[in-house]
Amino acid sequence: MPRRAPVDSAQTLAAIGPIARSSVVDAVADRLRGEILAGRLAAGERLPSERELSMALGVNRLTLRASLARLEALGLISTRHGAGTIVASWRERAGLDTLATLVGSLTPADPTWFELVTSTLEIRRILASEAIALAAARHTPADLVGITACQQVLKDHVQDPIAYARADLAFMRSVVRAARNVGLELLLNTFVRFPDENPRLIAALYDRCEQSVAIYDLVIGIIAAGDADAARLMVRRALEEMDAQWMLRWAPDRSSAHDAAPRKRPAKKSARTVRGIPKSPSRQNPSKESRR
Amino acid sequence: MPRRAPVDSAQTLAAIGPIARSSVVDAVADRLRGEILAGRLAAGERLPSERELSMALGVNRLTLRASLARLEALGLISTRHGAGTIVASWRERAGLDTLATLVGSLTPADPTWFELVTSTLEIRRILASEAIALAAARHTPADLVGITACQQVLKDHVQDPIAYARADLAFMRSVVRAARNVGLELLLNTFVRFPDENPRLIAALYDRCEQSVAIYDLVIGIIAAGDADAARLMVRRALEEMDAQWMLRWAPDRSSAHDAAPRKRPAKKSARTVRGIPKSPSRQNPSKESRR
DNA sequence: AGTACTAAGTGGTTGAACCAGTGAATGATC
DNA sequence: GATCATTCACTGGTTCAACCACTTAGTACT
Repeated sequence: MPRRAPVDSAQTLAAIGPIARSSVVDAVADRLRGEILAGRLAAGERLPSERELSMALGVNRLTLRASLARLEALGLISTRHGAGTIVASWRERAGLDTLATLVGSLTPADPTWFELVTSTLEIRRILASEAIALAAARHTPADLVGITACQQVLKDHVQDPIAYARADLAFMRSVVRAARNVGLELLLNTFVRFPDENPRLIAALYDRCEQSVAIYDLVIGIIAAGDADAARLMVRRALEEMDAQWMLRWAPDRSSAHDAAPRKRPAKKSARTVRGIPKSPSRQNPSKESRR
Repeated sequence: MPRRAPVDSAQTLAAIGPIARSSVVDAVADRLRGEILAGRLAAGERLPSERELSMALGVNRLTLRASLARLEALGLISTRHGAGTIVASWRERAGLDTLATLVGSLTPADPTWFELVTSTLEIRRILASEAIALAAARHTPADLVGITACQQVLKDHVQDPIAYARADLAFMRSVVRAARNVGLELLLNTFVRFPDENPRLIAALYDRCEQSVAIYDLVIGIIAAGDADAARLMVRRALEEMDAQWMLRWAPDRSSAHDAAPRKRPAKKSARTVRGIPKSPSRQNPSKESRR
């Protein structure tokens, strides 16, 4: 039974424009997620009823429900049968994946963007140095072979930041596998989503990747050496140096555009320059806009 | 079509037993999640179509879809319009939250239980030591006040492991807040779910909590001192010692029950005893049971 | 004042139907 | 025989209207 009228040529051109529509439930979920993460829907606040909300958004109630199911799985809302749906405090409920979403929902121009990226880099430093240290302690010869193979792939992608990031993450995956800790593997998965969900950030982070190719030889050497404590320390220092350079280039220009040379500033100090995340996001709009 | 006859007094007593029925979508999601995490639904395998599966499970297709939406949000499956739904490799897709689910789906008798708990403890050590180190570097006087307050609460709950665990997590929350890193806050949220989802494990982990009360004074002192590197090292050592003792008591008895005294075994070594998680779990049941 | 009940509103579940992609079998074409 | 476009029986995605089940607040009763 033919279900769709055969494409009759007249409509084709007219339909070229708005390809961007993925699934409705995605769109609705993204929209609500954005409202929550931006603080326009404050924690504790009660959402309109599903019937109202679905009508306001112009989608079916069941579609809305599918979106809400996702948000609940992410820890952004919580629903109670008979009562209602309330916005959860994502700072106290959501998982690390939300960090990626948060960063992705902002632009470098946003004042909190730099703070979020700094936090993300800090987490990466912690996990990477720890994974390498554990890999040093627990790796087998087979692990070293796998890690070295990943390094080769990596060198082929110094041109494209996104491809390079993917290769970097594949490298880290092989390292984490050698670290013999499922939790670290799962944590890595959060970062693996970055190139897909957040290509702009990745492009900004890896724009000087050709400079860091050398570090992988160092890492492999450290792992092969087998001294966990030394590995942890060295990797930490190296990454702090790397991230500090990045931060110098991307920090919001407080003092116009000067400092281009100072590259040796101690990493610990530069980490301190970014702190103080606003306790409660803006929250001025009462979130009453009924868009249709 | 009414699905259950209105409660007409005769049935009431008979229906007293199975109160435990929460929502259907929860039950279905838990069921499928269990099948996936246990490996009975292997990664890459294709699920039956929604129509078949919903019929087999005895639920409406939309209900099934709600469950599938959750699993997709967790990274356990991936669906493609027109193609089908395939089981994702949770090791390469799921987030840290899955670790809690994994641990909770096993019993201490299971051979991999101890490995998973060891991994979890290792992650906790990493994050805790790092959070305390950053808190030492970045805390304000107000932070110290909050942290100390949490410590007071903690001392009141040495009786009940679950309550103690909650207080411990509240303490860590105040520390993480002082660390000024959103990512660490979000990571902590994963651990906050443990007491609710996994009371048995918590009971096993905190069964000697009264011995560790003293450590909090130490932590506060370290943070107040403000030396990040020293803090990181001290906390790491202290936690390794603590966890090592726990592991000695709960390790699967390879060599019967002897070694009760050896308490100084370097943590690195004892951590090495758990490694090598089976690549591909059993996979015997075709998961065809049609429950109703 | 306190209790029990009622009713309105909420999320949860269902059935049937239809929309919209996918991919392999089909068949014409070269 | 190989290649290509078409077809069509699948898959998941969305909608509709209705009902179930729970919560809450208000009301009437004691």
